Amino acid sequence: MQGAPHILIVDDHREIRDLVSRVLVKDGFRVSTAADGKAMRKTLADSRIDLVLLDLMLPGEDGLSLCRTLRAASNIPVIMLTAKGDEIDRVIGLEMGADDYLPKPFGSRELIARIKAVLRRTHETMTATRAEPRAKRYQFDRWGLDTGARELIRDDGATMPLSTGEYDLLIALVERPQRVLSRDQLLDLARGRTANALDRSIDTQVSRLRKKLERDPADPKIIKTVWGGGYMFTPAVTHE
Amino acid sequence: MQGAPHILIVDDHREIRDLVSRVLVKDGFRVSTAADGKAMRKTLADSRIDLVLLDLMLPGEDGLSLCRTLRAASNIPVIMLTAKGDEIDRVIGLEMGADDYLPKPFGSRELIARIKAVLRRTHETMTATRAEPRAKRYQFDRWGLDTGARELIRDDGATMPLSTGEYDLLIALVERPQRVLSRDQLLDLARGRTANALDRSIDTQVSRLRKKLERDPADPKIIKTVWGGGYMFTPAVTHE
DNA sequence: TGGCGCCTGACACACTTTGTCACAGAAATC
DNA sequence: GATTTCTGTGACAAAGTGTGTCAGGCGCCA
Repeated sequence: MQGAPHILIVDDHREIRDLVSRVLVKDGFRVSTAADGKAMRKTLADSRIDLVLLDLMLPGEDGLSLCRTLRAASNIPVIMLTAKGDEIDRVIGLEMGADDYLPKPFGSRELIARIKAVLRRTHETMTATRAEPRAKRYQFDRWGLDTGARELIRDDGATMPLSTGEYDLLIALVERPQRVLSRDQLLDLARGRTANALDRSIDTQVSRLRKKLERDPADPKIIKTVWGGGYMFTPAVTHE
Repeated sequence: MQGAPHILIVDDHREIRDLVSRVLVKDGFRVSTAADGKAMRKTLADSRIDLVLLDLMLPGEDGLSLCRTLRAASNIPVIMLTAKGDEIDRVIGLEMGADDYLPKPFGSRELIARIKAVLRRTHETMTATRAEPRAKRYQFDRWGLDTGARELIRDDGATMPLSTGEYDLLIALVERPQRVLSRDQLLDLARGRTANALDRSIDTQVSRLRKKLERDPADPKIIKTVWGGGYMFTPAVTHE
């Protein structure tokens, strides 16, 4: 994990989202919020989330089933929040795959302690496993990208050396083609950090990447600029 | 065993993990923790653990069955911890393969004495009998690695001599392909010690290994550098 | 259409991280 | 105990990354 851990709060009450958000931000975490399962999935797809705080009671899909599907698809740690008086037992939450369980109302100190404990626990073991679940191959334009070998290969067989930063940025783009990604999102996805006011590092990295990928870097076809919005990876990507 | 012994504490109570952890760290041990069987297995896969402190009562899989499976797969020594009032007898724990048995509450002096005794005991027998449970053969790129003979053989039949340090580092890498390993992890896995601030020994050793493994050491394909992250062993490894 | 302000591309430069070599102390071997 | 081999440290070179600057492009408004 680079930079501050990124926490996603999933709760249908705005007041709770704002309150918890303030507490976590004050403690140095990066925070995103979602009001329901749909928003949660969107944020998970668009950011590099380190931990999910999930309310048990949600309108539509409830927290338990969300937790289960989340667990099936990834191994992002989950802390379950439940309203006081819920009949649910800690055990049920943990059986659904939650890493911890916290009954409302809870103090901010306790919340933060639990988050740090879960992060510490999963970090020790996850650094390695999550990094590359399994090697994948992507194809786009005249390029092939091998995540196992960390290599970019042109269709004539020549390998194009990529620096770590260029590689990480390219992965972030290739995994989200035909979508506008803001500089914030790219920084989060590729570097795991947030931008400060005058951050131009993504621009520089895009420029370097274009110089290696594009036939004519002055007229980019692969990574297009969305004026005022960010960048978009335009080619069709065939996966695996 | 090189460096300070690395102890893994497996207990579902955070307070106990933290308390025991502090005691052991203060006595010079290196410590990792896990809250359940799943976390335990991951840590065992990612670190070189010398001894496991295992709570008998765990949610999900209980300590006894964990101990049994642990024993089936490796010969890492285990000390069982049981809550006061447990009906279980020392004998049962030992029958499951534990090396010692310690009822809660226990004093820190007693805990440390037992750990040292078990380590001393198993160290003697392990060095005497066999270091490796069984010989394995790995294949990657154009190389074959025989852990029985501690030999690296190129596909044209020539053997490449490796020093002990190079061999240990290579094993650590080969057993975790396509995963980014930090210098800390590699130092732990290959040398059994932790890094101090300006430790560059892994870099040097990687450089030496590349000079022997890579076709072109200046453009490494097998051991790749992850800038700001560590190293990654990229080739597909066929085991045995 | 021209002017203005903001956004982006490109590049140089400072700074951090990594590669490599020489060397000295440690360890192994004889 | 002497010699050889191995390993970690320091030093310097090389590579990677982010910031600042300047030039040019884009949208907006008159």
